[in-house]
Amino acid sequence: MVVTRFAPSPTGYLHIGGLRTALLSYLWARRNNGKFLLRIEDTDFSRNDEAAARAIVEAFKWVGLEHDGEIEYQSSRLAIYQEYAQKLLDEGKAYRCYMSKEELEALREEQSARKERPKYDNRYRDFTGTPPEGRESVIRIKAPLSGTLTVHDGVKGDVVFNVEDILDDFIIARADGTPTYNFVVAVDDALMGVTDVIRGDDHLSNTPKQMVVYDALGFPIPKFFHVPMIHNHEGKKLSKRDGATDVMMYKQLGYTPEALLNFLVRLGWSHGDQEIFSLSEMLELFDPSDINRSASVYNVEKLDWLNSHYLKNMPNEKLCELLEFHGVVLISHDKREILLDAVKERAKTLVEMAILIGEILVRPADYDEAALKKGYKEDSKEVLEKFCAALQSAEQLHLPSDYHHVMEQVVSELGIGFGKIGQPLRIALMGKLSGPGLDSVMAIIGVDETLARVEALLQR
RNA sequence: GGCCCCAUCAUCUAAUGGUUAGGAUUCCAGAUUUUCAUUCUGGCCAUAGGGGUUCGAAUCCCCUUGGGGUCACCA
Repeated sequence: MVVTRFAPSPTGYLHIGGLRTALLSYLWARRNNGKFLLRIEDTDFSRNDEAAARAIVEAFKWVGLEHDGEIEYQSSRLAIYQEYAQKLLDEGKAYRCYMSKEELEALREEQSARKERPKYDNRYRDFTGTPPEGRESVIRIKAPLSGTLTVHDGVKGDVVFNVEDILDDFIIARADGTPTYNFVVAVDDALMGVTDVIRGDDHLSNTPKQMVVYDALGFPIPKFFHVPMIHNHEGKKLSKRDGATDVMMYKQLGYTPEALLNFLVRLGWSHGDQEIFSLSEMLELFDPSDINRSASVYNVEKLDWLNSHYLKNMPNEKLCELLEFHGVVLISHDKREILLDAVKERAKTLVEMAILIGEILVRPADYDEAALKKGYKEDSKEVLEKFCAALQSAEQLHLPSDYHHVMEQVVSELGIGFGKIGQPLRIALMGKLSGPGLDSVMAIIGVDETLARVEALLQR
């Protein structure tokens, strides 16, 4: 069985890059009828992990990802880590080191001065004497001293590290007894039965250390897939400074989960020329071995395009539901089908759509000067009056086509082009020269409101 | 700086060692539209550089250059 996991450290919200690795892990687990687990890496107690977990679950819920089982908190697994650290101690695979922080610091400075790699000098590796009086100790693991270590990565291929270049007897438990990251990750992944680790490639250089832990504890090493980072426009790792990195911000901004996931899955992965992927298509097609090796740049234009695509193809009922979050309540509006059909192809986000709807439903408070200049001419008054008269004598005005018919009538009676009536009417109804088809707008607001708006412009 | 990773249009990407290097987004132009948007059609734009290997290289190898990541009693 394939077991994957998402293991964020609690930063307070779910990062967009985090969502991507979570998505990929999720897809791979689901595709194999496996399990997708969630673990909060909160061994540093100074942070508020409760809130972080809630934020992550909320974001997962919004995009529709579901994790299996209970959320694991590392902060509540301390006894387990201690047990395994003790086991290594007992087996002589780890040892206590009584070196003080100051001594360590001094050693590193010396080494740097000699242009050597800062590295623990193993002074307590085989220490058997009596421990120095009143000294705190950390636990270090015995790492291999020479040779090479190969990470078999499903994305990068075999990555060979020279042990002397990268390893030393690293600390697995601090002086206060709390375990360190590389130790707990390995222990937890092993204990939770994780078979496929899919994570950012910033963790690639941690992997040898974790492999040392796996080996010492006799755990089987999982498959690794180190997926390339998402970069910003400067080509650097995406960070908070780059605008929206909080997943829930995308909800705020009016993006749909479908668009966001579609966007993220296409970063570093593709399937021929296909651009649009439903979740079920992703599930059917995604394989982490197909992930690209190079980093990709995050660009909003494509997200916008995807979002408008999903908006255009969304049933009105669903749109209606989503718009409520943006303050637009249409549930009891009798012309909501016409309204949504009129706006759904014109908005890139739900926020834009909400604005558009407001512009239709609310009588314009003022008129755009430039529009008046361009579209409201000498003869406009007369045309509008004629149009009002025609509207008043017309019967059964319901559909956009009904209104269109009246417009046609007036145009042909006066022997003028559509623009002659369209522009002034548009100003009357919308206050500006852009917007949805006028026939739709009139059908939505109705005859009375149409007449009132035209009247308002004429009385101005 | 050591170690590791990466390199096709501006961006996301495709291309059994043999293609006029394809698609998508952006941008530009035209068509459609009473307007704007949508939609449709078309256009601009790429194999980082240099060496090899090969009949033939975007693709394999080496070097250079450029970019990124990582080097804690953080995660």
